[in-house]
Amino acid sequence: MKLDEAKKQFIQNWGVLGTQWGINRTMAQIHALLLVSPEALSADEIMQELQISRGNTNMNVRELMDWGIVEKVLKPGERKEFFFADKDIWNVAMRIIRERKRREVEPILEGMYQLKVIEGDPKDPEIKTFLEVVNDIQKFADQASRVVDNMVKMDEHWFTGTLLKIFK
Amino acid sequence: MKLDEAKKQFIQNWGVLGTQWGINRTMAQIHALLLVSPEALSADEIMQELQISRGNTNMNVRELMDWGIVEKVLKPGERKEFFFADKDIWNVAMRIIRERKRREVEPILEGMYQLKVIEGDPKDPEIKTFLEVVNDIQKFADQASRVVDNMVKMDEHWFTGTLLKIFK
DNA sequence: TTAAACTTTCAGAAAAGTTTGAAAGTTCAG
DNA sequence: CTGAACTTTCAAACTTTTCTGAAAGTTTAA
Repeated sequence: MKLDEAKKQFIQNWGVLGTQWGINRTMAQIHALLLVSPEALSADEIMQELQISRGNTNMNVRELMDWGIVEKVLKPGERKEFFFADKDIWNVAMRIIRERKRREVEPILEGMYQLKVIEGDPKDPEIKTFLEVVNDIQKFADQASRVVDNMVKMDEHWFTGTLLKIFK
Repeated sequence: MKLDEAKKQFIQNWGVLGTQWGINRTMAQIHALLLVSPEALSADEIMQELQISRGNTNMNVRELMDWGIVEKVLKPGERKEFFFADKDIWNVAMRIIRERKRREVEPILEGMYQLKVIEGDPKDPEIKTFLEVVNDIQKFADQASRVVDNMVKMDEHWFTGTLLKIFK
């Protein structure tokens, strides 16, 4: 297979995966394109390569920078801005996990605290089931949250070495 | 807060969370409704409660059963089918993680093996970067996959006890 | 200043995803 | 069998999300 073809396929696959996990297809594709580019690319190069508009390119590159997985690079003597993706996959994964937790999971779970104060007899099966489920979700989310927070602090080596051994 | 209001809010929140993670809003809402119902509900009750059509109800209930987190219950003397959600949150989470990995992540990663055989000089920066990124993603996904597989086999207690201690 | 080179915004258009509801299919008691 | 009670299917309508491109804004070199 030729490099160009392989790149195209990689970008397509990454786009599909993104879509299925609630991430905009273009954002995932731009990320994939930058991941496999040794050099930083300009907005024009991204537009060209993915056949998308300038506006779309701009919006999604900005979002990728918000997520902290792509950065703006200025080349001396050039007016244009160039974009470069962090190539350390462990780092990228940890950032994505942390951001999604912070943006999407935490607000919902916070809202859940309000649901724990409801009127009525806690022995009523309706109320009992409700309180148990809400509590269990919170407990689970809390534990998962703590594991994520600590994983983010660790480096890939620790993950590969220690954690994989624990899980046999 | 009244139970009914709390339920409504819980169902809404769950729907939003689902949407953000690429899960159909209605599917998440039906799941939420069943989670907080002590008894199994009929299609009619679900339609009524969420104000959705029969077809929509049917499709999404079926999908929830495919995921293994809702089951069909037949009540003696009743013609209707009733639906009941597994209330064990650990169990539910593990099933969701396992299914999403199997359905969405694994096919993409399998496709990635093909991308590793590309023509050209492996010292060319273009080719070098591409191969490194594809390899790193595979390595990472492979490790994560193994951790998930083993977590699925464990019970909640192990997670709460041992893993949380490891992560201080 | 000025104007060329570039980036950003956003209203409307297009695409993607979801829902409906009527019709077809199934099951089962009588 | 029959038909009532129920479930399933799917094309078309609708909703939501994403994308475009022209216009406005910004930066910089001269």
